[in-house]
Amino acid sequence: MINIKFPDGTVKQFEKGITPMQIAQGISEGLARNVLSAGVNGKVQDALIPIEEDADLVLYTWKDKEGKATYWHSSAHLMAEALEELYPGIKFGIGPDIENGFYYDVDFGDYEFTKEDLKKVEKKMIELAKKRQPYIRKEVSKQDALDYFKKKGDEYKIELIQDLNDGEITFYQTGDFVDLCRGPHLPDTKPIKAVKLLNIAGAYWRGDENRKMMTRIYGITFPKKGDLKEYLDMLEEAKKRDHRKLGAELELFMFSDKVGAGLPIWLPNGTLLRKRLEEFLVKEQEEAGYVQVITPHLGKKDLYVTSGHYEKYGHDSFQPIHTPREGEEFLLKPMNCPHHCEIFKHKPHSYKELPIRIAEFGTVYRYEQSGELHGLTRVRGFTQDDAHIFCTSDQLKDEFLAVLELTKKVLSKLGFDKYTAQISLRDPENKEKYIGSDENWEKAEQAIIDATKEVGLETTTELGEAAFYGPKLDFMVRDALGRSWQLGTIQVDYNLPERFDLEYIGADNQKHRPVMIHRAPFGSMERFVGVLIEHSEGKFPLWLTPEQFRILPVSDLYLDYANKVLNELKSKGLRGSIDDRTESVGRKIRDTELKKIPYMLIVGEKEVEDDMVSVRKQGEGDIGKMKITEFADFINNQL
RNA sequence: GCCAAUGUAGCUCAGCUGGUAGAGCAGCUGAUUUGUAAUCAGCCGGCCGGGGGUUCAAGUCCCUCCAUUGGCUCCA
Repeated sequence: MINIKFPDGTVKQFEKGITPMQIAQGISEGLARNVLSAGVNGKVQDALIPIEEDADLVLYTWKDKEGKATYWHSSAHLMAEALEELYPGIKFGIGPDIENGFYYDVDFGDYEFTKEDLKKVEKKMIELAKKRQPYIRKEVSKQDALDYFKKKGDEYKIELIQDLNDGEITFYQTGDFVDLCRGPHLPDTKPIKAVKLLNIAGAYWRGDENRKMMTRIYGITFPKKGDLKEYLDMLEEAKKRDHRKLGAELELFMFSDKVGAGLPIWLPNGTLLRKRLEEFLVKEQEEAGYVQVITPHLGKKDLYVTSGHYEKYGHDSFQPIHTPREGEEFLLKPMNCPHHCEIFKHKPHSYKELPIRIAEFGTVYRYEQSGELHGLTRVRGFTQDDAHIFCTSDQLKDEFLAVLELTKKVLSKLGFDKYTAQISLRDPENKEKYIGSDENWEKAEQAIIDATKEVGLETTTELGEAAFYGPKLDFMVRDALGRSWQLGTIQVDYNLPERFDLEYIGADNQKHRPVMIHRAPFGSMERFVGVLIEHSEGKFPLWLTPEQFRILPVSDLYLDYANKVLNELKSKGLRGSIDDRTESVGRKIRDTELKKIPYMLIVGEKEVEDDMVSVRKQGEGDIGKMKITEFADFINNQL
């Protein structure tokens, strides 16, 4: 007998060799039907693998993310089986589960697989799933595994097997489809009831752009047809929040083929929004002891040779600008740090002046690959809410903490509470990719780790994601479709002070090297506004929104009164306009609702008589009559 | 940059196997002076993304460039 401990802490005895599925059946048939996989001592595995010794057991169902992962991974196999049946001779790369569904990388050889094919594959998958095929696990030797795929002619699987250790290799078979896979999988295909293949895309084999481009097929499956419908509806909803769509509708920004790809043009509404954001940040930063500067949009090539950026990024940047005079070369600035280093350098500094915090809304230009461009979130010209802090190494941690607090504060003021912070460290295997001494790197990495702990920030850590000059902390948020974007960033840099030979005079009357922190709470105005649009669905906070109210006169007869209301509200610092078209009230309301203007003030005969306005809130409807000053207070109290 | 798809009026889209472009909304004009999500009528509007080719004839077929979309790679 063995002891099995359940998540609620109870321990029960079972026969040695019992499977999680049998245990589930002992509890209830209903549970057994829903079990997708099992956690045995913290490891997710097939529900059909016998348990041989005392263990902690969790039974995973659709409700658990582990259960979903198993389900989708098995769905990927089902898709591969369907593909193999429909397109014999194709080769397979990898086919994992992902956050929402799964994909499989396939080499179709000469066949051109298109979207038209997806329906057929979906149908085949359903047909196969209905057969209730078991997922059969087989342990195989490395040699047998290699022989199998050599015979099949699948060089991708062979390459994968070569990296595995003998004795750790398992195959899973569904129907006639055999795949190299460590599992876990569902007991059988029966729970897969609804299938949707979402799209196809190219993906390099093993993520290497020098290797073959395979066809990646993305799909998602559900245990109930209703769940699939709900998911597809959710995707539709998310599309409505897309900042590219809303940005056009609300006339915030535009792009022009003639101006160039990835070069956003801010329209009047968007400019109002952005200016307010900048004002907000300037104020916060002034309070935090920053000084504001303005530097040119270009700099001599030599500046970037000094900084090291030219060597690292020069070949795939916008190329140098040549002047009529021989030998003069300028670069559009891809970052502001070298300029700020020169500002620090322009006069000697005492330790008493440090830390010096130099801030700038610095517009920079980076030649992103054409396929990377994406609305406002990935562009070629953008404005960073940048600042560089020059401090002593003793001050580093406190400064880092202060930046963390500032970043958290401004993000929360804008309604971002769901973000993750990622600590990006050096890849310890590839130290030569980075500049700077081991000692400095370790010090900087430790400062970040300590500071995030101290403010209680939840973090993930990624090795090898650091910038070449130092470790960093990035704030990541998701867009409407769940794609993750980096917003704010804080980076420690020991390198530029060295390269620019920056120094300050210490209390010991000796020269010392300052440490530099690069930081941008929003990252860039463009990306931030893009993500903000998606989060707010275009309904911006009152303090930020370009237009807070619109006055809708019932007819032309009340235009004079409307103007009076407008002037009075403007004098109280509110922003708004009058819809003076000769249209029905219903029409004006509809148009104003669609522009997501927070308040509508309807004025007609009754309002003129009482010297009031009828207030309608966007998305909610009529909220009653108010005196004009009352409305002004009502708004101002919400700011 | 790579794989794939797309590009027709300001916007959303129609245009079958090649035969010289169509709707709704927006805009303009007129009528209506309107009370909480679309008043009615008329009119205007297109080098069918750019260039090249095949053809008697190209929005439709081919090539190429540009842009967009979904991924991959990249992201100082």
